Amino acid sequence: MESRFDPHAIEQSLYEEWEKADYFAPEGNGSGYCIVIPPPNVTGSLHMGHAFQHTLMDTLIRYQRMKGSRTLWQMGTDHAGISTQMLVERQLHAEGKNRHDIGREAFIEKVWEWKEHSGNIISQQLRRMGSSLDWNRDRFTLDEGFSRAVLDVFIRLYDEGLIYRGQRLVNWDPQLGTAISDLEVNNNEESGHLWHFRYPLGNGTKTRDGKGYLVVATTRPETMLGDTAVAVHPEDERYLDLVGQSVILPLVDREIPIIADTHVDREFGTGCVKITPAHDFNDNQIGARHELELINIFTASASINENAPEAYQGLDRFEARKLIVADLDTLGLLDGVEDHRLTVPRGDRSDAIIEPWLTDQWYVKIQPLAGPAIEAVENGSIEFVPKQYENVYFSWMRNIEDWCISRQLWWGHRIPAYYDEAGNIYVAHNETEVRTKYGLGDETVLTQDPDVLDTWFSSSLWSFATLGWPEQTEELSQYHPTDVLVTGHDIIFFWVARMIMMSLKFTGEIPFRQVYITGMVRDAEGQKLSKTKGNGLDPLDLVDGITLEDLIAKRTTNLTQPEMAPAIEKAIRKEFPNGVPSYGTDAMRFTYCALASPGRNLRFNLNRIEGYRKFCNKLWNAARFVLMNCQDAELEGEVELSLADRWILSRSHHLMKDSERALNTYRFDLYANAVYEFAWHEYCDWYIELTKPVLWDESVDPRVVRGARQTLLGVLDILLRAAHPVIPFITETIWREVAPLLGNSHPTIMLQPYPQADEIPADTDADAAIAWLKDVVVGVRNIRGEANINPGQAVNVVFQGGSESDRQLSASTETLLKRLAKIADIQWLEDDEQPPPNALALVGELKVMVPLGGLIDVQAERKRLGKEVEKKEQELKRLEGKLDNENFVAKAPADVVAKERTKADDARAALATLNAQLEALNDL
RNA sequence: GGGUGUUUAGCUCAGUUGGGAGAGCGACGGCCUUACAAGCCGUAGGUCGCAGGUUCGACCCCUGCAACACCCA
Repeated sequence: MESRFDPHAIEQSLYEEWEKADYFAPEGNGSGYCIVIPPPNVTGSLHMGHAFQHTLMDTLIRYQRMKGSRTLWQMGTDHAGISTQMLVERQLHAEGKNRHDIGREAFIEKVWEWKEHSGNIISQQLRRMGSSLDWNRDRFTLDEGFSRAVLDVFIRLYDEGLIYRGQRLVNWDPQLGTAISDLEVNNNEESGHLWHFRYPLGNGTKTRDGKGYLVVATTRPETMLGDTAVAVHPEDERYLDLVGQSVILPLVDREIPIIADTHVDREFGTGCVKITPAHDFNDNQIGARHELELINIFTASASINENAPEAYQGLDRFEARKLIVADLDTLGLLDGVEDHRLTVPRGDRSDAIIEPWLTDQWYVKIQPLAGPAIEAVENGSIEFVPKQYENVYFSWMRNIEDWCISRQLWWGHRIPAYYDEAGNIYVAHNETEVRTKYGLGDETVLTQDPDVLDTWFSSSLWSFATLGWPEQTEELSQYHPTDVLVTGHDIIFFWVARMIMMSLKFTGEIPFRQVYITGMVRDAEGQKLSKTKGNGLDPLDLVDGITLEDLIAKRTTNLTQPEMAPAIEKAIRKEFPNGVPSYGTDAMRFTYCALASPGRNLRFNLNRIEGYRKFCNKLWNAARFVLMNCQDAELEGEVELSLADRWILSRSHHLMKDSERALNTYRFDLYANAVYEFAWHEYCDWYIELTKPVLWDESVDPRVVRGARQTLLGVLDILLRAAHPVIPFITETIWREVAPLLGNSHPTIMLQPYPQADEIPADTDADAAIAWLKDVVVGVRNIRGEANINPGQAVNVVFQGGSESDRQLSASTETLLKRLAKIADIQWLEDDEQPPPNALALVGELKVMVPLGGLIDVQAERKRLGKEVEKKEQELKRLEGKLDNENFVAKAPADVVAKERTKADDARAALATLNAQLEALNDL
């Protein structure tokens, strides 16, 4: 083995080997355990958030596989309708074409080509991260079987009256030319203006204060072309007498009524509101109440259509806005303009401002599906971890609105609906089936709906359609409901809720028993990662490293807002002045686990991953030590376990207990910490050091030496297995060297049993003995450290006081003590003997003394002791304060009081000894 | 406006029935001790956001406030 751990030397070939050997496939007769991967967008690439979630999933999967479960991590991707289509359209655009130029069929073919090309990026990334996905069962939302499931679901819902077609206002993305759902709209507060317009009253009517007009305020002047009323509050005395009268809509010259509606906010602006039922969700409801006409003034690309005066037709909405304001100003009808903060709806893909627009769309009637889905969480069938996310789920589900599932795109599942010339709707898998189902003759001309379904509609079937539904496959019966869904809170509505609804509806089962909601990955400043901000990292850049220049190039090309480039570059130069070093996959995975505290976002900080890379190296070198000392040694024969051997076994018992508890409760952070703490601070810092005097002393009983060797190997084996779920590559590599020495010829650690705590003996005697030994060693080391005694310089130590057990422990650990604290000689004094001038450490009642002997400066020792005295005094003061409190003694549990008394007695005794020591030093 | 979460050492974060404030990184001092200088040994550093309350006792439970983040309207 090399003296440094080099992840690149092992990772890729190991993964290939695992995959070739089919270790990722479910195996054995254990109980089923299944996680479905939240399908990544097939044409995208994975970011740090994915890497985080996949690390957690893979950790669970590898853990369960080692526990003997028949484990399936279901792989798959989705087609990501809008974003994929956008991407390919952008490519076409670069060639000076658009999708209509080449036609639907050719366009879709191009998207498939792009999918083939880019799909590899994702699978490569997943492989590099060590994800033990079952690639053989890879699914895609547009593959044949899955598409069949999507159509089946659509048709069944339609036939049951749970899908309907309706004309209503939708969120229209004029840039992409499609409807999108409420969830795909981001409402941001932005600065804009509030324009005040004068609408002249009809028939010479005057307001109470004698004006011939009403003033209405709007943030979107262009919509006035579609106004069909002005509304006031029914109790607003200023306008009471005007209700029922009319105004003349300027520029359009349409007479529109003044109506009264309680929805109007009297305090806002003048209390008069223009009503545009075809272009505003609120106005639409008011319009419905008052049976107002809906006048649509926009084309699909949000320019002004033929329903508006000719002067504005063909203008883009924002050009029209300018012209309308100018024209009203010219007419003396612009009453004023003020700066205004307003909520602007933007499409989450295109970032274009969304227009409420009147179209025919398909909807899922959601109430009947939501009921059982709410109940499943209420009655605990499905559990969210952390629990508080259940409230997020409930609040959305209880106010849920019908789901708009049609998209005016080409890339996706085409809606299986056909229209005759009269516009009647027929729904079935294909035209032939339609004719049979509805008894239509050949004379009826049918055309299929050109639109496709929302990608989330297909994703909502993910838990069961990936397992073969609608076929009643064996996978379905074995793995559904799946065990846990691991995902971020941002898609609880988009996906989690919809999967629950669909799964209950179509399989009668919940899709998963638990939903583990991960935190979101942020950058070192706590900022959300986004392409626009250019602060996202490709996980592979952490694994392989990337130079500063390459990172800048990567983050500043293909920006949606190229003008951001200089700012992004500056930020990168500040955060990563030397680029990103290569850390390897294991270090990255360990970091993600260690940072995965529940309900908390994680700021990705290079310091942490740096630390865990060092951890990997530490583990690597510990293994080197073990192998160097065991490889050519005689391991067979009679064995005697030493105190240290029993102690480290006992510690491994606790390691396994802690690890299992942590993993079973999704405390990946505690799991990582348990592994780290054990490996570094127990196995390396103490146990390996404790074996050295045994291994390197030829006079030691060979049975004891064998005990040490076997324990070194055996506990390393336990540690490697314990850690394998999070750091698969390094553990596999080391294990392959270690296992043969233990007589284990299996080819992989992946399929070894996870160590069980109850199979490893806990040993309280050994725990106590080594705790004592550590106290003595640390006591001597403190003295050495404070006195700046050269580590190479051996010291003598004198023991005095203490109990019989101290004497026994000192005898049984003498060689260990001598080595670990670099002690030349240990001498015991009787209580009445006078010790030489010394530096003192206390271990309980045992005095551990290092004779000054010219090594230690009296002044320095006095200072050190002074600090010890001060600490003890503070402790004693606190304890006595407590014990002097009658209420404490009377009301606190007896065992607590007794404990505090003992502590106080100990502190008093220690203080007396320390003070006596100080005096002795003063006499020098 | 309603809701959720966060606030602990310089930084990133643990703190599991309320009973001695912890880790990693960083800082400082000393060491190339034959697994590891990507290492070893030691040291310093915190009024646990603020103000009340419950309790013998509060980082932990309750109330209010503040700041930050996110969700919904």
